[in-house]
Amino acid sequence: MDIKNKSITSRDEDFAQWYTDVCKKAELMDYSEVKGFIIYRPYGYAIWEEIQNYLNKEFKKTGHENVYLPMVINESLFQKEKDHVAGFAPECLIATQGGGQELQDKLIIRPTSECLFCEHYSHIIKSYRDLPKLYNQWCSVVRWEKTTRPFLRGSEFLWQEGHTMHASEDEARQETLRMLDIYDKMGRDLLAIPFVKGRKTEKEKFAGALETYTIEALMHDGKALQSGTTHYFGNGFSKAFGIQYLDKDGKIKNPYQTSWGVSTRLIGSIIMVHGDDNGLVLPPYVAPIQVVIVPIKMNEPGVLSKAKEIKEILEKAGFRVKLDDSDKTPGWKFSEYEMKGVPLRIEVGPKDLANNSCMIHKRNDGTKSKYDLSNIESTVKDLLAAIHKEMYSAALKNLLANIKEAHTFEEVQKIVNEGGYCKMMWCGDRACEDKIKEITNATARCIPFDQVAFDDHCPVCGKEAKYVVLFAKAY
RNA sequence: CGGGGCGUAGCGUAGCUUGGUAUCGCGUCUGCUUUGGGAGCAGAAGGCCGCAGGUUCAAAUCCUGUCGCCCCGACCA
Repeated sequence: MDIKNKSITSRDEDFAQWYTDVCKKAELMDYSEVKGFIIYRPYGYAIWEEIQNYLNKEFKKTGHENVYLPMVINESLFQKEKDHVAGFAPECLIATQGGGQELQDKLIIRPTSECLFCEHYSHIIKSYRDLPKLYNQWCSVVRWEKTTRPFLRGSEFLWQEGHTMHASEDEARQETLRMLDIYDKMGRDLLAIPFVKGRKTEKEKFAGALETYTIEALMHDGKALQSGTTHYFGNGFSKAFGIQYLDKDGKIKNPYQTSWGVSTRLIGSIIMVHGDDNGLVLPPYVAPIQVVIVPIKMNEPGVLSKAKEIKEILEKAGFRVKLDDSDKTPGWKFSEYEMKGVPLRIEVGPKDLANNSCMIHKRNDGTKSKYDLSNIESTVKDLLAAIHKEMYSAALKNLLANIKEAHTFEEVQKIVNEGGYCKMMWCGDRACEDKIKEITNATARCIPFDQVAFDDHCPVCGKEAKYVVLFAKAY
């Protein structure tokens, strides 16, 4: 741990530069010729694939099906739900030409697909027997952002968007919470990130939604990052788009709707929650490479064949393993894979051959110890499990240490300026929310599910408090 | 959209004030020696100096315009 990689700016010196350095040096992405559109390099894309694998299993367990809808929406379709249009219109990219001709109907590159799903659902939902419809789509969307940062905010980003239709309001509301739980579980089991779960305020909720729920993560610099959202729409869109079905009782009804999504922003979350001054630190179960094997003096007899043997044993046991037998020096390889956040490094050299052992280095805490090779599968399994647990605990400890209660407006300002969440009682008025934003630049992250009142007045206006709410500066 | 930087080899840069052969490091390629924390030596390849005009015998350098990128704000996943 005390050996620093000099090509990466330290976190304390300049967190923004550190972030950019890690993105590039760990070969997660590259900039393209067009601002805000990045290239997801193989190592970065592989992290996304692990997230996809995890979520596809969870989605299918809960009865969802993957579909694919077009990337363009014609303008008249997009105009149908007015709150939604007002929210998204300013950041739409619009195609106006095709085949060298001006288009009669302009085509909007989807910023999200509610309209497309609603239009399709209006064709295929006719009877209560057609419900629920539980669809999910993996795709990219485009939003014309003014300020962009790799993974955190791009003009184009990859995501999944679930869109579901239900016969009853109650079932739709449950779906919204069920999917939020799946995201939360992904944090615990895959990303080693503890999220704060809660509901968005009126000001912060999604354009067109009745309720928006969120998972919020706390970055190492004390800023919050909205890492996933689920929305309950009621039947507003289904009325606007004319989605109707004939119910058991013979009456025509509009179904109730949800949508939910997580994006490649999760990669940014992983980087900023776990990373350190030597680069990326990947949680073991989402890491594209879980174990890297570095042979020492690989030209000496037996070394390379032993390294290959270990690779085969571990691959057979289901681990993602890389053997680096390139002619770079061991020191170079150590630095390289630390920068890339590979959880475990196995070193094998001539000294190890005699007693059938190896050295194993843990990326998260920098410790290195000698292990017997005879039961390497279970050793690796246990070490990966331990790393996951340690990383989750460290992140949780940091989260809990950075949620601070405020009773006065002075305390609110002090806490959000220091970084982390300011936990306060709130009257529920938009004016108080706006005032905090105006003075401190912090926003209401969520009204957490965990509602234990600790005061009876709002620190901003002094009126009676209704909710516990978390404010923080956010990405 | 405001403020601040910056465009010279794949990357990072010097040169620009005072016009005159394109600078250095990293990386890349070849060979030998190395290998338990970013190796050493020797050799080699690689440039419309962001783009377009202008001034000049001569422009990376001076003038005008233009395009793009990065960072910080306001807006958003």
